[in-house]
Amino acid sequence: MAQSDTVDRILDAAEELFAERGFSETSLRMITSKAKVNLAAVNYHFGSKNALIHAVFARFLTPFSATLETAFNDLETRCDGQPPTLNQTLWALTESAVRMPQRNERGISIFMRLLGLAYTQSQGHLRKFLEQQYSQPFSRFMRLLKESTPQLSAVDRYWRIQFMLGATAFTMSSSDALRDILQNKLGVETTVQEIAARLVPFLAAGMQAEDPMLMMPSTGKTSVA
Amino acid sequence: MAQSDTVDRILDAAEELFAERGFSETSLRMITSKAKVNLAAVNYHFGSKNALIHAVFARFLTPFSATLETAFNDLETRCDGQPPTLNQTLWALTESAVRMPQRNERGISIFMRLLGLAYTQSQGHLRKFLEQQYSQPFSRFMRLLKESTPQLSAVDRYWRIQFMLGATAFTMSSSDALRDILQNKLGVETTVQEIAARLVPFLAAGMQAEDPMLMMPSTGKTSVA
DNA sequence: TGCCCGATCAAACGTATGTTTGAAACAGAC
DNA sequence: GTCTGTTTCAAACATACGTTTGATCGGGCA
Repeated sequence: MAQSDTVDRILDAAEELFAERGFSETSLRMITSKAKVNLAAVNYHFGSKNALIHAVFARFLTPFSATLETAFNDLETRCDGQPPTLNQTLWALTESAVRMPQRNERGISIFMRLLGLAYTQSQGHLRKFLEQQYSQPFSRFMRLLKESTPQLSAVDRYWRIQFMLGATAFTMSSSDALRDILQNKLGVETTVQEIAARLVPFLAAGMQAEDPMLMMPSTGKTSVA
Repeated sequence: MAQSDTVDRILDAAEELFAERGFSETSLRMITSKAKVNLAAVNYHFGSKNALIHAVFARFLTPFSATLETAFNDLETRCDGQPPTLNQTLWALTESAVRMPQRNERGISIFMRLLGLAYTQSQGHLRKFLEQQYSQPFSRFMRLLKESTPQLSAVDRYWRIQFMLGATAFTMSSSDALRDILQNKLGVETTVQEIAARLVPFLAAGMQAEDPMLMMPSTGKTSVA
């Protein structure tokens, strides 16, 4: 039994449990018993629980950021100097995520949820790790977003990006549950691709909404154009 | 020293710490030492840590759902049988939250973050508590949303509501951190009201976006039914 | 075969958690 | 002042956690 077997089984179990229950709420004993390995294996192979969390993220993020880079390269050569449209930028990201090799449908939604948790749960070490490890593709995406929305002020763009992140992470993270509800209530099947196909236009429309300050409540409410 | 003093001091400290660090990451010892009360006081007055969490939510949610009900009543009488516009529905919710009495700016953002955490952290008992305690105002809001977007199919509306929920919960759950970042990077102060004023138009525009299926990526593949 | 070294294992370690206990302090009524 | 019921307190409880230890296993190589 090669090391890789144990290591991968731990990573698989950890990934799933972290996504289901969060980091603090998942104990090493849950992970090792789900992975059917000895408790000490985590500390032996990874060093600590925090390092395991980092490894779970690295296993997905490292190939993903490579995929993302080529997608961005393609986009920029296609645009040939022109700034890309917002739809193009969002689709470059979306398709890179959906088409990740070695990741099935379920694996993608698991990882979306993990990304959301990384933002939400106050795990200082994780945020630090992600920032210093994957800042480059992140800031490249931000730059593309900026070029795609030249009409927005920096502050408006900042907040709307947060809104996009939230809608994406939240939806993708619970998409399994949501999909079940949808199927029971309306009898409709839905794939991650289809959710993305609904999400991207929603995000694009939100990003390109009219100036927020014109739409305050009862005072001078100008209903949406 | 009346009981209410201890109880309120515990609630105040718990609310703040939960919002900062999450539920599992906040111990009773942190809470009681911040509140300057004895450790046993929590179990004496509330019974358990979970019951304390419920009490923190109930202290805000009970008056809030009352405020919300009158806001919805007002909205429906103003509309006089007509379905309200989407902006009206969203603003009724937002203004009710922002204008909560007994809550300063800081208190509101704290509670927004708690609501986000309630959705995000997998605290089964909390979700159950909130569902069976506050399901009525929630479904009323859903009904108004449905009337506000008659042009959407049930499936489209379902997903877009999830997107809205995600953007809101996510943003609110990390709004303190986000505001700090914003202030450091751009030197801008931001209030909860201003965030809401930016969020609502974003959501409204997303909800009213064009038919999603018309906007697939460049390939033009319309694989969705 | 005999050795070796990485991988596994059961067991224990120290610490932190939520909760309980029983005594002390306190306030109000008589 | 004394009694009564409630609130506070220091201390202990049992449990769960992340981590460490030292023995044992098992395949590759001389």
